Amino acid sequence: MPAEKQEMSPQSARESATARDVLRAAILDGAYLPGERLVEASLCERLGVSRFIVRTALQDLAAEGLVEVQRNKGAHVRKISLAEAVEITEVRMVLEGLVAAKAAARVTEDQAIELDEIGLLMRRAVTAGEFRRYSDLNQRLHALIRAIAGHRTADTLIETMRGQLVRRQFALSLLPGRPAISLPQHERIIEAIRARDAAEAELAMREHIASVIEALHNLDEIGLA
Amino acid sequence: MPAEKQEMSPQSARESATARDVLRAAILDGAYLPGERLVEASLCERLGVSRFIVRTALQDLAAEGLVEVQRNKGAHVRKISLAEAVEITEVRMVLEGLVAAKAAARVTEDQAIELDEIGLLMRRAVTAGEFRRYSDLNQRLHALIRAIAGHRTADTLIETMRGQLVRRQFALSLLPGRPAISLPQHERIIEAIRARDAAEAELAMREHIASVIEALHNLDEIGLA
DNA sequence: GTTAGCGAAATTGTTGACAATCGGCTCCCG
DNA sequence: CGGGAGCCGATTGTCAACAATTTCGCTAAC
Repeated sequence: MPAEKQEMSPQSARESATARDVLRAAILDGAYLPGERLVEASLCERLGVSRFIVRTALQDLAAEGLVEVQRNKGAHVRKISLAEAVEITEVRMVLEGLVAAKAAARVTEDQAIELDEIGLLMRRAVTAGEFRRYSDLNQRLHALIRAIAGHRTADTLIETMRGQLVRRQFALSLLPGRPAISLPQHERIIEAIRARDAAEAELAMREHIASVIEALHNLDEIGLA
Repeated sequence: MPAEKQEMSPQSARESATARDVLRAAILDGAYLPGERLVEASLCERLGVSRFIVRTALQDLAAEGLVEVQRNKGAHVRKISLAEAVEITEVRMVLEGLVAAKAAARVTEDQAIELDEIGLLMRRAVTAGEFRRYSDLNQRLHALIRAIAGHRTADTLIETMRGQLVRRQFALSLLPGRPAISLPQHERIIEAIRARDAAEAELAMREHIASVIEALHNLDEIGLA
């Protein structure tokens, strides 16, 4: 939804949007750690914009759940506990389940082919041990399913939930043995959508994300949380 | 989550919070109709606060999905189409399903009794034809289930979805024959949670809200959308 | 040595003024 | 008579200064 207006507008029109995007990217990149205070004046200097712009950016990111603002106390990067990460993923589980079911009901022949292609690339990436590539394909697959479903409300929420967990999710994809577990799950989801079996698609997606929740717990035990 | 800080603080500290609440109440009451423009200057006068306060209130309500703001074009009350209302309710369906399952897994004996009490009151309200009362109990039941589940993430989202549809939801409860349909559904949900049957609780909740979606379509055909 | 109280620095909240933008209107030209 | 260029009022976006609040170090008393 945040369209990429670049053009050559008198720059004042862009700043608030880009400041938000730059700050979001910085947080997701780990330039600001969870719990770290976000002092407005510092951000002004860092981003080269006025305090007003910084404030609106912070409010926007607060709405996305990336930062938390306390009255008269300022903003800080939201720190997400394991319990919260699990809750967020549970929500994502049922939402993506809904979306998978919708996708199965609406998928076209072209889209089915596209799904298959991603599935094939995934399998290749796993056998080749290209985990980074597999992670990208994973994201592409989920995005495609959401596009097929055409469910704006669920799509927006899923994207918000995902944003809150990108750091963790990344660590997750590096867990050894994880691709071997998730690849057949992904293939099952693709198969169900191609067969236009909504119930099976939802079930497959939910079991897939349920196993992600399991992996989250494991990640915590190892101490990489 | 929006705690009720009243105290006797020098009022400036409260205004932004209450302005938001007043404006939200006004929108939900229908004082501002869907699609109606919300001109900042007018709201300043109407609410007796500065433009800065009005702006933050508008941004907050935009995050809740009650108003929409377009750059340089101002804010207006969000107009929710039937299709969007269905999407929102579908999301609510899977989220409340999740919450019902969690509630079934965590319910205590005292809470089970409380559920039963509400169920009894509901049945009485329906037989007595007290629809307004039944509507209140309906809300109380769903709130209690969410409280039992203790799932903050889902709870917040459900509340947001509900806020976007209160107007419609109200019209829905006045549909003749609607209580007769939903009462047994509610009783089935209560029964499942009391039996600590998570799968059945989720299924019952989903079928209940699925029938709400059906009713939404009927409402549209009648023209009360 | 510890803690309560005080005060200054740091930080956020708010205001009013100014700049940029939008929407509609008129008026001119074809 | 139709259409578009340009102007004007209305409205929103932004800024820099000011007010309120919090935080933290310091002092002093116990």
